[in-house]
Amino acid sequence: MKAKNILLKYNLSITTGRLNILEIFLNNEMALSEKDIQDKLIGVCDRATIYRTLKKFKDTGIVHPIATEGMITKYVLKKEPEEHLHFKCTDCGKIMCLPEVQMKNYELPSGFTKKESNFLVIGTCNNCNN
Amino acid sequence: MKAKNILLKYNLSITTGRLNILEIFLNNEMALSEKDIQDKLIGVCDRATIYRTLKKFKDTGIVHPIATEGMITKYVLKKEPEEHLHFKCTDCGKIMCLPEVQMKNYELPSGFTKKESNFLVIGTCNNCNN
DNA sequence: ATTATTTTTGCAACAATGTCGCATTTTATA
DNA sequence: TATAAAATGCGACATTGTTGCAAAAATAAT
Repeated sequence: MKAKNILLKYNLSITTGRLNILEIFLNNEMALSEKDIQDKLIGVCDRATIYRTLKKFKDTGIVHPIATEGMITKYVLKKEPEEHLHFKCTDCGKIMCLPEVQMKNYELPSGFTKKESNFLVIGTCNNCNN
Repeated sequence: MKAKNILLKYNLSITTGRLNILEIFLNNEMALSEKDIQDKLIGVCDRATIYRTLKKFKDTGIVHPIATEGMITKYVLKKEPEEHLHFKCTDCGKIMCLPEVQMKNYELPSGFTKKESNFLVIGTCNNCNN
């Protein structure tokens, strides 16, 4: 789907900043931080705009954050199935989704209820394993 | 195990700062951030010391970081089994381990190898579900 | 199409967290 | 007890998160 259509679908106004940022996500398989995007939009988009856009995209459900042990929040476009594994490569540092891996169900202790999950596998990716 | 014995076991020198911090972990079920510990050690321990101690504890394997979507790193004492679920309550905000839940194995796509994993379930905890 | 209204942006500023060098103090070792 | 090694406190700075506000852009109304 094209960037503009995504914004329309989610009822967000069409601005060049948002189109730029969405375009970057569409052309990138990996999870991206605010900084990653900043580096690709130097002089084009203000930091605050990127921050707020990412926040808006998260709230509307266009992207979702990936849980990592680090201090940086990284985002990826939402994809099917909604629940899927994430993978972090200790070699190249990239974080990506593995939507092809079938998720499994966990029985939580009594009293606990699940809303969502964020599973991260850490290791080396197919690209770094050669 | 007592704080001092843990330091001995991991070959770390015995200092009051480390004992204090370890004591906090031993008396606390939840995952703790640098800030959480700071608040409990005002005037006792410098921020840099806490930061470095946490780092050392992580490197030696006394604690491990929990992956969350936020920007803050939270740690818990390592426990058996090594791999276990983490739970984040959207109500009280606490993050804890669920070592009693049996972990399952995932077949990764070819080329990917796993070193470890960091699984976070998000929902409401037994305390907030009443 | 033009104007009015609503949103978004850029800038500036500040808070929280991560990180490190360095002199001083503390711990471990000889 | 003296010496070498390690940890601490302080200060400083980088990065990321976050917000107010006026200017600019986008959407809605005329």
